[in-house]
Amino acid sequence: MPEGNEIHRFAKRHAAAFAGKRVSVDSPNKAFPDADALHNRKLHAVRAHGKHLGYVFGPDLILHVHLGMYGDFWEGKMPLPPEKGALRLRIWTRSDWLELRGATDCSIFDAAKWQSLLARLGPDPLHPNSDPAPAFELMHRRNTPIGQLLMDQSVIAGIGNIYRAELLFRAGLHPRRPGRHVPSPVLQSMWREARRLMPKGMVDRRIVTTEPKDRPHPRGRAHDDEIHYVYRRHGKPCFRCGTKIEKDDMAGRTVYWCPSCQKS
DNA sequence: GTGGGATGGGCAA
DNA sequence: TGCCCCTCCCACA
Repeated sequence: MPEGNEIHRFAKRHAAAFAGKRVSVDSPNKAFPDADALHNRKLHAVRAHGKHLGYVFGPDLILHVHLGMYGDFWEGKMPLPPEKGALRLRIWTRSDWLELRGATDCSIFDAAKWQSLLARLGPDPLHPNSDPAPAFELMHRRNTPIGQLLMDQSVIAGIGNIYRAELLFRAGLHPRRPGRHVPSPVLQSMWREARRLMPKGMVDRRIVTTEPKDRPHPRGRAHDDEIHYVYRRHGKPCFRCGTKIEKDDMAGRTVYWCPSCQKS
């Protein structure tokens, strides 16, 4: 489900509902055996970096959640809804509840493990004070295709397959252009675009990356084919030039681009 | 109803 | 590079 923007949204919402409160925690499907260690403890804060979440119950008691491909949260007001599906984790207070299913990781980190996670992640465009220089430097040194570098969480944290495709389209960059052949101003403008687009990207729990002016029906719920310029639009005409969007495998993930708008 | 693919990443080899 | 994790959605029948 998530790219970095949704992770940050979850962090804010979950902090608003649960931070500063003593919470109940359980794991109905027993897939998170350490639920007992958190039960009846106070949640102090919720942190997000890239696609990682940290629920801070204590210095060495941080619940790390990575949603991966399938993971998802649901939230609501009490009472708890009936148990449904593979329910990995529930957190609740007298007023709010939270459910987690399908996550790649849901485990307790101590301070050292959380720090070493942060140390191997690149700068996160969604952190207002993050410094992109190390990411630019890495990209500028490498022959690796820019499409692969954007997905590398140790280079830049939080961008997934959708934003990769859409940021490259907006930058006019072919995904296979080597990192070292991307001019600095283009890297900088991609970083700026990521900071601008990602926070406003969620509409009806979907990532939307097109500008309203490019969507034929701006007032209604956008049709699936209107919410991205290139992502999952292979074989369809580019909104800008009409050329058919292409797709290909890049290091195990599908990348999409307009062969005429995006130059290698 | 069914089957393939998907916004991710760790790990073995 | 390919497999696993293990869930949801959509195209297609």
